Amino acid sequence: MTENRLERRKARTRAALVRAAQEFIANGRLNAPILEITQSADVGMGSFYNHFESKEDLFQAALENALDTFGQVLDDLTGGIDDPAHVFAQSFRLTGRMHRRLPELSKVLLHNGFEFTKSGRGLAHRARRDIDAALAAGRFTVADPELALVIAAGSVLALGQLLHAEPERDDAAATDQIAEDLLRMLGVPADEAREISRRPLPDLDA
Amino acid sequence: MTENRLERRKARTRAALVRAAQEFIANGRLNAPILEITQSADVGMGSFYNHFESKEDLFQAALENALDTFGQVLDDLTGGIDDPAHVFAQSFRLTGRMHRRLPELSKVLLHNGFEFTKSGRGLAHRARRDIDAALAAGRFTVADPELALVIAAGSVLALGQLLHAEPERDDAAATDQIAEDLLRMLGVPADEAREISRRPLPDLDA
DNA sequence: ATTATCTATAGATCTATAGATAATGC
DNA sequence: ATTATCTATAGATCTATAGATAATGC
Repeated sequence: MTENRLERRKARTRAALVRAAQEFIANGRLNAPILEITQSADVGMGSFYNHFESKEDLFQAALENALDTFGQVLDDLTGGIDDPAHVFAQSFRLTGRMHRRLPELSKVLLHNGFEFTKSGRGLAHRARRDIDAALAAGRFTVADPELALVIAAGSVLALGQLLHAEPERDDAAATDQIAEDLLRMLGVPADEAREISRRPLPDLDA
Repeated sequence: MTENRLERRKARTRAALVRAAQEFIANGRLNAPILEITQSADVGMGSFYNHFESKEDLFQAALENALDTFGQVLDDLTGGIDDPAHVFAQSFRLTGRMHRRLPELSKVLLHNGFEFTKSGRGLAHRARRDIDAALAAGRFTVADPELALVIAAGSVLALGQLLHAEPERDDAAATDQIAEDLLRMLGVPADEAREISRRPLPDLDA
């Protein structure tokens, strides 16, 4: 908060546009006219171009913002854990629960498919870091960490698709089952994989 | 070929539009003007509306066509195999190789994310059928076939993303490693999982 | 004679900006 | 005095169709 009031107002306008854009992305309305987006953000049409060069530019910013925000939450909620296999499992289980708890964020990710996995930031980067740590600690024995990341990232996205398509399904049970399957695949003994993926979780509302 | 020449010409025009649309989807150009698509298909603007109500209608048809075509290829190339674990692995390995061999088809799938997994047709439906058969035969022991499908479908899509992002990477090696990991996860013993995922494959060019 | 296609374009829609207004800094 | 925002709109772009042309059926 070192900025002055003018810059804070500017930041608020930008944030309103980003938040509105995330809603449009979540609803798959990627072709919505800029005017509609600015109206939804309660911002004048002309202000749009003070902040973004084009609609694509805005959507890009909206996606990166969503990724950074959720990644930060995950780091906060796994900060005190020593066992890297536990960190990985807990991050996966929290991300699985995110699909229903934060449906807009979830749909932003799903609608952007895998674009985001290659960006150095965000969830993929964090998951890779956790997998590497677990390999170094001898907790995982999988052959190639990058391919392990591919399977984990693909699974968490496809799981989101399933949870939105079948609202009746128990999201925690499905998520934890997949976490257990992945841990086994990564080299954790079956009984331990089951135990780790059933541990109590911190609250996502933090 | 029971149709007359008029209907065959009509079908050709429609097919040209579908093929052009698949190229546009593959290149992420979902907002391209209809005129550009018809020009790329070498078809008059007005003919578009003889076949499709809107651009979305065309893109939907293009996606379903791509899925049906490749699914048919997979069925043909796994037709003679008795062991359902082998069928599953071979389908996965062929699909992984499809990303580089048929990059446009691959990108059509990636750009549409997971929309297609819920449609009853196409790849997801076939994979589910194979998993169920392997469970019934006692070859797989995974807890929930639907969640196994989630992991397999997510993995094959994320793998495609990786193979396009890293053109240097050996696609066959990456695909087969993931196939092996998935087989283990599904309950196949480690040594057998490795052997099944290294067997010779039929040629995708058929 | 019938059907599909093509060319040309009216009207609808959207983008990007000019110029006016409002808020803040100093 | 400066900066951000707002309203209003010119001009660009796109969609959907009308009417003309070409291909096929009978």
